[in-house]
Amino acid sequence: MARMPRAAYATEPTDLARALIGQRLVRVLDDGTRLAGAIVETEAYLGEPDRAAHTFGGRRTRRNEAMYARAGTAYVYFTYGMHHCVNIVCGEVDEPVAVLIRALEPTEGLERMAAHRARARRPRDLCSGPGKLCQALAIDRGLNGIDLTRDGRLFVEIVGDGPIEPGRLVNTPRIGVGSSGDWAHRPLRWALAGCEHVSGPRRLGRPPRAPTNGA
DNA sequence: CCCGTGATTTAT
DNA sequence: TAAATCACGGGG
Repeated sequence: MARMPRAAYATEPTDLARALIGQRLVRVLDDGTRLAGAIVETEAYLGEPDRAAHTFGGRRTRRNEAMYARAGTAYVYFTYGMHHCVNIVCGEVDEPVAVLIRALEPTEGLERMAAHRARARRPRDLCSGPGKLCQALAIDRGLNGIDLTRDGRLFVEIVGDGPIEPGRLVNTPRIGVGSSGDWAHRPLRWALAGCEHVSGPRRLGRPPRAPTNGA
């Protein structure tokens, strides 16, 4: 199974955010257990000019240092005293841009994921949010700064041959960035239309239209 | 709707 | 040093 190469990450965050939808995020645990899911929701963070980004204004701190590394680096941070979120760094070296992975449709190792997430009652509760998917896949700061093109513990596998059709995506403002002025409204989130594994209260877009009889 | 939870950032 | 913030999730 082909792993996503460096060149695929070395692009603009808006392009990577779309290109990642439908690809497979894979986590291999220390005991060899393989956990995986299809990426169904992403957000682009545009770096220095982006008020909602951790690197807004060129801020460079111990926490966000990985965002300044080369494309294909993982940026994992801890927030709200209990949650982790995982991003994939893209763009050029020293251009602190990244894509946040917000939701997966779990495909491998669901039983193990459920053990990591005691409160999840159904498959759609396992990975339908950035904190949930990190808990399900056991992603924490131990993976911050790793190279997703080389590391055996976390990587993206290419599914299919080409990007998903634009018509299957919905594009909305980002979640949870309310106090970022103008940047709060910019449509920098993408999700698979009608997918029940997407985060948030509402299902976005419509499922691919099922044929109904016209009467 | 509100609140836990604690690292990180920002203001004194 | 102290206060505010926080790319969230769970339970009413």
